[in-house]
Amino acid sequence: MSPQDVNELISNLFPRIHNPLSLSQEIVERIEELVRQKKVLPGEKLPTEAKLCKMFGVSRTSLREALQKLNARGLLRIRKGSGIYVTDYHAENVIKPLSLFLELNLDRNYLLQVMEIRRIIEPPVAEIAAAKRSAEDLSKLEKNCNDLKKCDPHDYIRQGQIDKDFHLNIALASQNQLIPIIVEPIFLLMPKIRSLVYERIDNAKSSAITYHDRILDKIRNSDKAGAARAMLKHLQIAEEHTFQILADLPA
Amino acid sequence: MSPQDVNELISNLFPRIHNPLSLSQEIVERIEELVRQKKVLPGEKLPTEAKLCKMFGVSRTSLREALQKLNARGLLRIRKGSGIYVTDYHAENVIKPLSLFLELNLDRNYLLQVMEIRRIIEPPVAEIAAAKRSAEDLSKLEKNCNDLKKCDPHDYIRQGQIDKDFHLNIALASQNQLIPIIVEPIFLLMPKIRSLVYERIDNAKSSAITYHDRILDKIRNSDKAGAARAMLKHLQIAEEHTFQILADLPA
DNA sequence: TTGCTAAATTTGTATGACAACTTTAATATT
DNA sequence: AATATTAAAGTTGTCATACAAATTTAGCAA
Repeated sequence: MSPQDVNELISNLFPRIHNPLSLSQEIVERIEELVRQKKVLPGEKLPTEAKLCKMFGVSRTSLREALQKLNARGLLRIRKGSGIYVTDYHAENVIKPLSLFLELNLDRNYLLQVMEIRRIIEPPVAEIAAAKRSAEDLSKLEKNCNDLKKCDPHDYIRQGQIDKDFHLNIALASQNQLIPIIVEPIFLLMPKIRSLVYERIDNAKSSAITYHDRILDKIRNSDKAGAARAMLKHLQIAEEHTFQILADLPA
Repeated sequence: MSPQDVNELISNLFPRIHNPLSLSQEIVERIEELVRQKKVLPGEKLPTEAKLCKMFGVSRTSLREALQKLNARGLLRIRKGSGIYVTDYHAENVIKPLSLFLELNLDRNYLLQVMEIRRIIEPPVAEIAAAKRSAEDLSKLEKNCNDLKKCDPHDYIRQGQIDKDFHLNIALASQNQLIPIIVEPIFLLMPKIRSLVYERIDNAKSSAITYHDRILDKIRNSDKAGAARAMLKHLQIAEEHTFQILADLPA
């Protein structure tokens, strides 16, 4: 039996006591649990750092690192000179990570997957928007369509942004708060791609104008099936444009 | 002219220099930018804390709080005694916040929105799964269906989990990596609700078994339209069950 | 070359101090 | 009495230093 084997045997009998969590991480999880169980509520003020240190029995260093972690994740807000507050957990805290994920992982393969998701989600969302849109939603969409028409034909970046806003406004018009959370990160990458399309494909803008108008018209008339159809067609054409760009682009 | 007016005038001329960002937050954004621009890549080791302190010209306290924030958000991994490493940005970092968001905000209203999203996404996902599923996907689904049949009829929690896994496996079978990211947080809340349904609605389990089998069958036979139809029907029935529960439940 | 040991390196935690900001309490003014 | 103003107290932000705990590196021995 080799010395290594002996060591292994001993370490199996007496498994190492190692606290896998640092103190600060332990505190993070304790406070997070309080938030999850709603034992502390948004707006509520937590005890001061000094008091929390005493309660947890840790130094201010460890406590602060824990608080900063929770702050970074959007669960706490720390106001200098004032105190530590529980925050509402905003949609922002979901949108930012999803955006970052897409931004860091976006390649040809992911782009295909993004387009597939858009094809799945956006037509039925347009359908719901046609059923539930408010007057305010309509006027926002109308303004957006006008903006696109008026936009300087060479300002490709702006065109990409207006395009993005059109689709986001439809998501908002669905009156389902979860839908924007899911699609907004996807739309955030659109301007980058769309402005390339607008720059290099001649009829891209006129196609977008035509279809945006058509979709808006269906939504205005509460034509649910029509809105879904128009959106799907619009996405299919936009995908073709995107493929043309991709073919030209370097690996 | 009152002293206040004078003060105001002066403060307009010489607007206060106030760094709205704390030092640690400033560092967070600097490092985050390096990651976004891929100037540092996953796996790469950053300089040691001591060196970073010198480079940024801040104390170790401020630097560490920044590193801990980035660690909490999943961009860095810090290994005691070893160093600071850039991580690749896992789907986990998206799924966790979305799950927390749903958990904290879930009420009757949100539940309706969750059901609406499922109705939008899952039928076309089943359709794609029918087209793209691997042999391995099929066997996982088959095992899952058997598990549900064999499951102790009174173990409502387990039934809820098996149910969740069935739907998640279909999402995975779509071969689109973004779909599980979106639906997994939604499915994570299912067991809580489903186990109530299984407990209180007599034919809930038999209905689930019937439809899971039917969906699996369509996916096995690559019957795209059939898979989508079966999934939609399944969801509609499950929704009815959920509504019956909701009617009984206290506000 | 391999395995062990010791030293050096590096992150984790604790403490004390002061700065910067906010809140509260006391004071002065009208 | 009500309202500003000011001062004091309270609270978070940052710095410096020290040591603990884990890992890595280098040196030594078989």
